Amino acid sequence: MPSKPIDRVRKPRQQRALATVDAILQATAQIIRRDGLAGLTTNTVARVAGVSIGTLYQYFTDKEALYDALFERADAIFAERLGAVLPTLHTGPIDDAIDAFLEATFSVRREDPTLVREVLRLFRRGADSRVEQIPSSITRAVHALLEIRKEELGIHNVERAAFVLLTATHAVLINRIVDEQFQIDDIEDEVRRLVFGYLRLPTPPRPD
Amino acid sequence: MPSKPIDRVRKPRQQRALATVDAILQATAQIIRRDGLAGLTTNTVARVAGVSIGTLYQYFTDKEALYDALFERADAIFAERLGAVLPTLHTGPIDDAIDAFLEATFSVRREDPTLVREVLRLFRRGADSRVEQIPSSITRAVHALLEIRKEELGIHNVERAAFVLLTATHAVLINRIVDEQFQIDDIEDEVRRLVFGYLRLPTPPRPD
DNA sequence: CTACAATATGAACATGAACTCACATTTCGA
DNA sequence: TCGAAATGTGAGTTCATGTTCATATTGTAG
Repeated sequence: MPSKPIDRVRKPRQQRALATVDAILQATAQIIRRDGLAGLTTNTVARVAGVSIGTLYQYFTDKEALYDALFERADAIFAERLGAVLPTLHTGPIDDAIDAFLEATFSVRREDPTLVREVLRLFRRGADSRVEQIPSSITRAVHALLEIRKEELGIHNVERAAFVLLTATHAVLINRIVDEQFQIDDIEDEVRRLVFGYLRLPTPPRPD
Repeated sequence: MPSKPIDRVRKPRQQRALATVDAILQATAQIIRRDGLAGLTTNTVARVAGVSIGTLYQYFTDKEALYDALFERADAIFAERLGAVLPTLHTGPIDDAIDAFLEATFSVRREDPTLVREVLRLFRRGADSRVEQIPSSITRAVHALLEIRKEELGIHNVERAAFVLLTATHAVLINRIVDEQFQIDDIEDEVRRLVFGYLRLPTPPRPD
């Protein structure tokens, strides 16, 4: 059973249609990157993608479906990158585990920071029927790390520690994108200090 | 020279008008509190305030002027609360200074957290011609504290440290409002741990 | 080659929200 | 009391944007 059963949307079967869908998603990403979510309108997406508005609605039920697609892609990237690190966390020095984690986070963010910021903002939705949260894959990964090492780290409440670490880390990284007076490298160093400080560990020299 | 010279807006002279303006602002706050900024429409504000839409536009140039008023009020409260603490920071143990600061921050946030969150979000604006920042009064106060004690705290870059501390602290406080699985008290404790940890100080027992 | 399915089009429609304006009502000083 | 200033009204205008649909074009199987 597909997740969206009663869909009036068309599924691309020909190469041409696949290219169209890709163009639409590219345009969506580009617009979000440039103007943020506020600047995203379906008509603009269609124009930038070089297709008609009608075509857009052949493949996406509504505007939300547009950035939902970006969601899933972003979350998948996070999951993959962090998942690759996870197996190495069970053994070895705790510093290395944390650093591996942070490096994975940094690397994802460095690639397309503005888009990532906007997509992450989407995850945080306020008020009615909406949930404010950081993507499930990241949350799960951090939970896993803390759970494995909680005695060693002196953590009593894994949920809370994960919440604090994730929220603080991502907020600092996200906000620096706008506040461009700071260099990425410097901010990443600060995040390391913040994380290791919170965990009451000496901040190791930067790897790599 | 007033800050908004060419204003077609009316200034309330009679008691009746003052009450009207107040009702409008109350309604604005209430709606933001309940539905967030997205749910704020001028027509709704007028209806909730019990005045006509025309009346609203007698006293406010546009929608933005509505929440600008809330801005200034919120910023004034922050400034007052933090300003009261500032003079005590020059002397005495550094822990007390930081704690006084944190308590001031917490107290403001406890009063009307949802409204504060939404108002703070307004301060953070993305993209073109917009600036993402934390209210000037708070930023100034933190700068002041760090500047005074920077040798003692081993801080090299005051700007950066202030940025990290403010961003992280407020992000954790703001996000917990939605993620209601956590108690305010617990989250405040975590923020203290985060701040003292970042500054490489032992977290003192909670005051009061 | 032909017929049918897949794909593409964009004018038109529907909605909602910011804002205006010509007019009505209330207040208050002279 | 009376008139002008202050205040209040809400239907209507304007505009932007999400979405639909009748129709046209293109691809492909037989």
